[in-house]
Amino acid sequence: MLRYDRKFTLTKMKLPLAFNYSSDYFNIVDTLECGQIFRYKKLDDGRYAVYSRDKYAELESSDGKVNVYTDDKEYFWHFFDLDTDYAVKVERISALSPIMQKAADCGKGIRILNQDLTEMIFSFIISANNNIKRIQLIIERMCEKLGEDTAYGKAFPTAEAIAACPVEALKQLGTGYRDVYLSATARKLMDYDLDTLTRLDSQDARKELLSFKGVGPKVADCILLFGLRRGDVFPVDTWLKKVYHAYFEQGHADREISTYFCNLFGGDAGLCQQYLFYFQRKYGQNAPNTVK
DNA sequence: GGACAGGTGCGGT
DNA sequence: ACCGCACCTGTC
Repeated sequence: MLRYDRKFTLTKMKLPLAFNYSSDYFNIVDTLECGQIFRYKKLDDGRYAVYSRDKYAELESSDGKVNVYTDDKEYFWHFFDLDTDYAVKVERISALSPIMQKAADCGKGIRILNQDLTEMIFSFIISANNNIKRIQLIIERMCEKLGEDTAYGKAFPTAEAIAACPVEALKQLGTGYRDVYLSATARKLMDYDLDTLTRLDSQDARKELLSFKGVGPKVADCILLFGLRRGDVFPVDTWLKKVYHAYFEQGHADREISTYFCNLFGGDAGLCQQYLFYFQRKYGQNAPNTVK
């Protein structure tokens, strides 16, 4: 009796359409290019591929909807934060000031993703003093070398895999001087319960994260915002400094800028940071999209 | 060719 | 606590 044996299929399985969602407040490019995620790419057919942990999805925009193709509907429904009403947030933030109205209008398609904590820790250690293109390249190489096989490519490496990797091999991925940071933090995570972070408030979790090698104030805030879903933090990088000086105040240290925005925006601080960051990258002085 | 890029660690005040 | 500086690597 003949039986189809999937071991011998050469092409990967076609992804099913898991769900679609109104694109009023869910824009693929806005969400992927606002600095929160590095593991994505535009495919030849125009779709966007998104990787998270050992999961994979493809996205396309069509007829006022975002179509999400994946084998794991529940994971990516949560990943794209689709139970949150962004219309309410955009309206509230837009009412704050003319600049916030512009920024929110520019980034209203952004959704703050529910990403994996460990993945955020290592990704943002790599991001320090680095540019997006190179960050993506390093992460891709790291997944290729240290990640487990999945049906649709490599998974993001576990802390164990990074800890077990010789520092010299980490450097060969292009991590530069961050090699020792990745190694030290990976080894620290071997006997560290990340669940303790979820029980702490943002301030205390931040202090804890600052004890990780390669995690400074900016990276800690990114981990809090993207890995621990703390909306009440405001990561300050070079772009937000430009925003601060252009539209708010002049000449303060980074942490004072962060405190200023946290006091101004409260629980919406993280989302406001994404709107302002994206706005500045898109339209600000020396915006990468406008410089050839 | 130096300045800069989603900064951080470290040593000196 | 608060500076100033070095630092991998790629790009403009």
